[in-house]
Amino acid sequence: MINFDSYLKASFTVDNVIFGFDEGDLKVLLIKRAEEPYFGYWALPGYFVYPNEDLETAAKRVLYELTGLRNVYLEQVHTFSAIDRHEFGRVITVAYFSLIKISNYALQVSSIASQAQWHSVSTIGRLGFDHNEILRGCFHRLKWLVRSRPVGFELLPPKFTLTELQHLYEAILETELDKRNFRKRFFPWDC
Amino acid sequence: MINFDSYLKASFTVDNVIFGFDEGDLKVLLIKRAEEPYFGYWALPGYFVYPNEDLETAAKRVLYELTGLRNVYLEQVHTFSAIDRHEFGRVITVAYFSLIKISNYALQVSSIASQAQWHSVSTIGRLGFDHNEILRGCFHRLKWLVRSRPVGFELLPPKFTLTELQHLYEAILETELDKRNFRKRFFPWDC
DNA sequence: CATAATTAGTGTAAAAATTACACTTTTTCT
DNA sequence: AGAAAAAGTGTAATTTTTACACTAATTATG
Repeated sequence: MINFDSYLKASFTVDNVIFGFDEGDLKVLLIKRAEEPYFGYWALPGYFVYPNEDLETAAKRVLYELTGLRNVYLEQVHTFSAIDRHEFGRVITVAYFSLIKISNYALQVSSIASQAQWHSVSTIGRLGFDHNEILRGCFHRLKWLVRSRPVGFELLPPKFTLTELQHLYEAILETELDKRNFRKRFFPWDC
Repeated sequence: MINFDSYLKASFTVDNVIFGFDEGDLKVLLIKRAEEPYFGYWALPGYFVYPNEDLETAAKRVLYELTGLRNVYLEQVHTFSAIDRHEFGRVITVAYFSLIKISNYALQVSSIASQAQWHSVSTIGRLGFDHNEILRGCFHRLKWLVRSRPVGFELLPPKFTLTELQHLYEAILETELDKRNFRKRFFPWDC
């Protein structure tokens, strides 16, 4: 029988890349770290996984504690495992990304973060850990996702205009879109 | 400072879904388990990650020990973390998938497996652990991959005919393709 | 409530990409 | 030499994509 102790036992965490949309800008929710390492840096909200949780449960828990939201869109993206990515020990992290409506809730005071803020993805500075890389990966996934299925309902309020939806798509794809062709794509039946 | 011991420390494994193509059939390389759990079952080749490795290094090591091949296409697909997926303890596994040329080498006698065999993906039975689910996920990824970029050079011998390539694509996509249109897709310039 | 700002609504032509479809020649293998 | 496998070749119909500009209606604001 295998002796598990002779192999790597690592701590593992989940990190959430939470996208929102507001003021015509695609945003991501960051927390300000209040402890070492990377004290004072902005970073992705994440936490250790508990023994009785699977990864998705942990990612949902982090999201809930930070935003009070449940039942939101959540998707595993990639697992990051560089040996030195956490200076206090071997920590492997699984990145999830999530899409939520900014206007829908107020950020919670939580154990995860004393300070949480929305940042435009276009103006993000140096984040803690390897979180810039994780964010890049998730942004890339979002770009791909938006091409393969509609993504408006997750990021916009219950009622939104077509123009808002177009602005969202333009923010995600970092490009300009033609209004009439955009309509055609969403309502191909009456064109 | 965080006390890591109060959180879950899990063992990590990688599992490789290694696709090959032979006799007009898409195949996957399986090993026969020689120990508990799932003694005697076919399963994906995988192993524990060592403390000085990141995940990709571990996946490459497993692939090398089993096949003797290096520098092959390898891609992380998904991380599986169900609490009870390994009955001897908490083990999280990261699935990688890989594409190799079957004809190119002989399977190695290795520490990983006493018995390794190619199986047609269309006739796979019950595998050990949650490996059927992992295989499904990787097959799905392969289908997507083949639509977004050419995949022939990884799976076919150095020289291959267009017809062979078409048969490969038909096996992956589980559909029939038109020969002339298939040519057009690969050589759009001289049509 | 008057005005301004935002959003809805509408058509077409050109270009590009996709699909369906069958037979002959050349090469390779035995 | 013969058989089997692969290469090679064209076109018409359909569908999809793209580029492009103005008016009417609604909503928000002072």
